[in-house]
Order: sequence, then structure tokens, then C-alpha cells
Amino acid sequence: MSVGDTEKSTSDRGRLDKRRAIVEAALRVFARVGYAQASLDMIAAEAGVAKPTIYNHLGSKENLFRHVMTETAARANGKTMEVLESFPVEADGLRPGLEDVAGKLVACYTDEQSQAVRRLLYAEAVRFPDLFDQVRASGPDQFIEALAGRLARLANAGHLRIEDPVRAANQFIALVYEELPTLSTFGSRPLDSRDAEKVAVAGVDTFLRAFGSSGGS
Amino acid sequence: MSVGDTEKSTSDRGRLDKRRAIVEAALRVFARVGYAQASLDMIAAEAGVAKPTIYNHLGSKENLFRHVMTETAARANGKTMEVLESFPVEADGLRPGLEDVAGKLVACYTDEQSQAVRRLLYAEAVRFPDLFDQVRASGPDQFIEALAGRLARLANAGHLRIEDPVRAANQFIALVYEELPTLSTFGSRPLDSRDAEKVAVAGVDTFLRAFGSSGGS
DNA sequence: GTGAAAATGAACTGAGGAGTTCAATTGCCT
DNA sequence: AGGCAATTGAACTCCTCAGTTCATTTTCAC
Repeated sequence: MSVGDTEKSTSDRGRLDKRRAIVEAALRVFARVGYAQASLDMIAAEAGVAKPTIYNHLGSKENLFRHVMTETAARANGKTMEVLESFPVEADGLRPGLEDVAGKLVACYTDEQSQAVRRLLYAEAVRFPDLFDQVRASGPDQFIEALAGRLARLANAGHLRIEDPVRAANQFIALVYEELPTLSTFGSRPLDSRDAEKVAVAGVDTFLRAFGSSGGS
Repeated sequence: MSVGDTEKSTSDRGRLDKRRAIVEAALRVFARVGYAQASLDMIAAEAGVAKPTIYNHLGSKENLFRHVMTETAARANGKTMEVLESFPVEADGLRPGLEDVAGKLVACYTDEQSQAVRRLLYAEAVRFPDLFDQVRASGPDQFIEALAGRLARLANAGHLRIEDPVRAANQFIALVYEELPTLSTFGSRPLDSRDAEKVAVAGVDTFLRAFGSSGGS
């Protein structure tokens, strides 16, 4: 019966909206109960859609999962790469600049969808090893390279003392994220944002103690 | 559902060799295919045991999984704690001492069973959140405390400049493990031990650049 | 309006697996 | 050798769930 469609935003409503609703609902359900425990009836109910519609759009449970993962990961990775746009390029304001970047990275990392995808990828790494590789290649690997480039520029200008930029990039990430995964039980537990901020600042501090060229401050 | 367990679950019931065979086989099967995909028929076959024997010993699939996880985790955690026994206590030989510890920690981390347990815990964190907490509390959390204590002693003797030993301990771990999880696709891929060793040495180097009190080297 | 494409719901199939039962057998202890 | 507990295998119950079918209804484009 007449759905009282509150939103008929654009032209192509029927099919595309259903598809988006399905994908979004699927992410929520997968994140909540895991791949194996998620039934298509659950997802259909959560999306407000009939089960055959899911098959019309996405073919199979496995394919739906792949779509959800790659799509969400791509969005999350995009946001992470954007963080580098505010990466400091001069010695002036280096520390606050790095702290800013670190804080934003932590925010990206602790983003709900981002954590959900990561957790699901780890969880299903046995079942979908190719998915894991694909997402990592298009995300973290590229990010590390980009970050290494920024660090190398700073080192080149004499603002940091770094021999191996890729390694330094990895260590920057490691220090900034530090124990976030354990703190949040891999995303299955909320994380206090003040704690996260402290970890990020402390990570930057240690990074600068190790790699800073001037006094450090 | 099942029974009032008088909870002599661990021993007493049935033959010991059978029980051990079951638990060992279960770990292998769970690690290979994951919890949901592991059927008790598979495990029974792998253990060379009849299916009812599993129920005789361990009651249910869920209980079997819990036993396997806690038991294996306890063994792995024990080995990790042992590493601290060789932790350096003097400035003399500090760097090689730390490199030795770091190398041993990486070895513990990359141990096959240890990785399997970690992967399974992450994978099933949604289904068994309490298991995750339990294992972490009896393992990593205690280890961090112990490591912080050792670092604090070194700092107190003036061999390191550390304000917050717990944070320094977390950062030590973060630097030493660095990107091991991603390198090995969370344990689902073999890891070159020379790479791992390099990561550990580089981690110690950065740690000492940040926290060392003398020249460092 | 009208018709085609899409969505719906409900019922159905088939596979796979947890957990149980039981009569027959094996292993162990004395 | 006798006896008891543990083990075995096979068949069986029950349930969940992916994926399908189809007749009916909704949606949208023209």
C-alpha cells in the first residue's frame, strides 16, 4: 500500500534506491552478526526489501558481500587519502601539523564503517583471501606510499632525519594507531575519542623524538 | 539446553589421549576453515575419533571452541612472558638486548598456533566477545604491564628517558610488530623471517632514538 | 492511461550440519 | 577371564538457510 514515499529525490528512483538500501543494510547486518550468521532474510528485512530483489540486484550472498566490502572500503580509503592533503610541508608548525594529521587518521581508523569493514575482512580472510588482498592493495598500501612521499619531502628539506621513508611511514602509523585495535576489541566496542586523541599525540611525540631534526618542539 | 554440568569437563571424562587428539585436531580445522565452516564430522575425522566421542568429552561445538582457544592462548601467552626473562637490566648491551627481546617477541607473534588463535579470536569476536576479553586480559594486558615494569626499571637507572612506561611499552610493541599483521595477511600467509627480523631491529632503533639516554648506539 | 520492468511475498527445494540414540565393540584394570 | 567404562559407526531428527519459482502488485516512463 502506498508507501508514503517521503523521499523521491531524483529521477531514477525505483531500482537504484533499492540497490543502495540493500547494500547499506547488508553492511549493517554483516557488521552486527558476521558473514556466516547473516541470512538474506535478515538483510532483506533490514533493507525493507523482498528477498528476490536482492538476487535481482546482486546475484548471490557471496557477491553481495564482495560488493559491500569493496564499496565501503573504497569510500573509507578515499577519506584516509584526503587526510594527507593537510600534511605539513614546512618546519613551521610541524608538530601541530603532524598531530592534526594523526588525529584525523585516528578518526578515519575509528570510523564505524571503516572498523566494520576491517573486522569483516579479518574475520573472513580465510573464506575470501582475494578480497583481503584487493582491498589492501587499493587502500593501505597506497596510503603508506603516499605518506612515505610526504615524509621524504620533509626529510629532504632537512626538517626530519629519516633514512628509510617507507619504514618511517609504517612506524608513524604504528605509533599513532598504537593499541587502538586492542582498546576497541577490534571495533566491537566503542572507543573514547579523548583516549584515542591522547594516543595519537603521544605517537607523534615519540615519532618526533626519534626523527625530529631540531629541538623537537 | 544441555545438562547441568557438574563441570568436571576438563579431566575425568573419557580417555586423555582421545581428548588431546580432539583438541589438537580442532585447532587445526578451525584455523584452516574457520569456526562456522568447521563441522564436527571434519574434526572427528581429523582427530581419528568418532563424533559422539567429541560430545562425550567436550559437550558442544561452542564449548570445544572455547576450550581450544583458551588452552592454546594460555600456552602462547606463557611463551611470550618467558621472553621477558632475558630482558636487559643494564645499559651495557642494551641495544642488542632489546633487539634480542624484539626478535623473540616477533617469533612468538608469528608462531603458527599463536597466529591461528589470534585470527580466530578476531574472526569470532562478534560471536564470542567474552572469549576475546578473557584471553586478552590473561595475555596481552599482563604482558604490557610486565614490559612496562622492565622499562621503568631501565628508566629509573637512567638508561632510558621514559615518562610513561605503559605508553612506552605499548609503543615498543607497536614499533616491533609494526606491519607484521598486514605483511602476513593476518596469519593466512607465510611470513619471511628475515623481513620480520629487519622490522624488529628497525623498531628497536627507532625506540632507542626516541627513548635512549646515551648516544643510543 | 497503459504497458513493461521491477518488486513483492509466500511457498518450496535441497543441502548441510548440530546434536542424539543405540547396539555392538574395544580397551583397560584387577 | 570378567567387567565396566569409553568408543565406535551408522542412522536419524531437527533446523537453518541459500537460492528459486511464480502469481500478483507496484512503479515509472511515455
